Amino acid sequence: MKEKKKNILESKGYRVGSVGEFLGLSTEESEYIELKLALSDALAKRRKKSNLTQAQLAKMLKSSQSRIAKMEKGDPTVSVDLLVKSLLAMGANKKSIAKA
Amino acid sequence: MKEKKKNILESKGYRVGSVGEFLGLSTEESEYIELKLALSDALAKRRKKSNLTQAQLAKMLKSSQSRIAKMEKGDPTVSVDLLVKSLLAMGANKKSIAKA
DNA sequence: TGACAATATGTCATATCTGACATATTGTCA
DNA sequence: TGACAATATGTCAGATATGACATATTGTCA
Repeated sequence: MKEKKKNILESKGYRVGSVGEFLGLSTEESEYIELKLALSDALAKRRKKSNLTQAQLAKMLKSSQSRIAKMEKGDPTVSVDLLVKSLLAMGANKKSIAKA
Repeated sequence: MKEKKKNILESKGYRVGSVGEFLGLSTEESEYIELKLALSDALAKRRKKSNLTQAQLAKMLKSSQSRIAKMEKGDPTVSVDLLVKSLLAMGANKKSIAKA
């Protein structure tokens, strides 16, 4: 169960600290990742709702298709900053962001 | 009014885009900054509630006193990531973060 | 099935953030 | 007022994130 989640996260490229190695993730780590994934999902949903492709959205946000894909996948190289800025640029308000 | 706010922000080191130069900040920019300031305040309040100095908190978070000060001041070189990670490390849950 | 659009993954030079340090400013109490 | 603790500001080398590009994979429709 915990192990499974850890494997999923590691498969996504996250390095899981050795302290909580067999006890599972530390709450901070997992909460941080969950928060990012929630923002990722929000971004993907918002884009689909607008019927935009990743390439179109990339142009609007002055980013690139590959980075949009990484954002929506919760890639570890994507910052919360970028996710928040992107959501705001897509017209999200603070309330919708707070739902994460 | 708008002008005043802009000056305050610029005095804090933020570069304000030229597009909305005299119309005021774009909603994205101001919302992003407001969000950061809300997190900053939450961090400062939480630290004070715990009766910790910036130096003590820095040691706990493996950061430095100067960075804590910048976080609490909403310095533009501080990322939302760092603010969120710090809040989580201080025991904040998602709900308390969402109050921003 | 093939052909095309959309999405995902890998890599890299540049840009931005980070902790650390020095130093300045502010606060507080005698 | 002086002396000391706390906080703020400036700088920088090393760390991490970014957009861009190439390429791989997945989806979808005929």
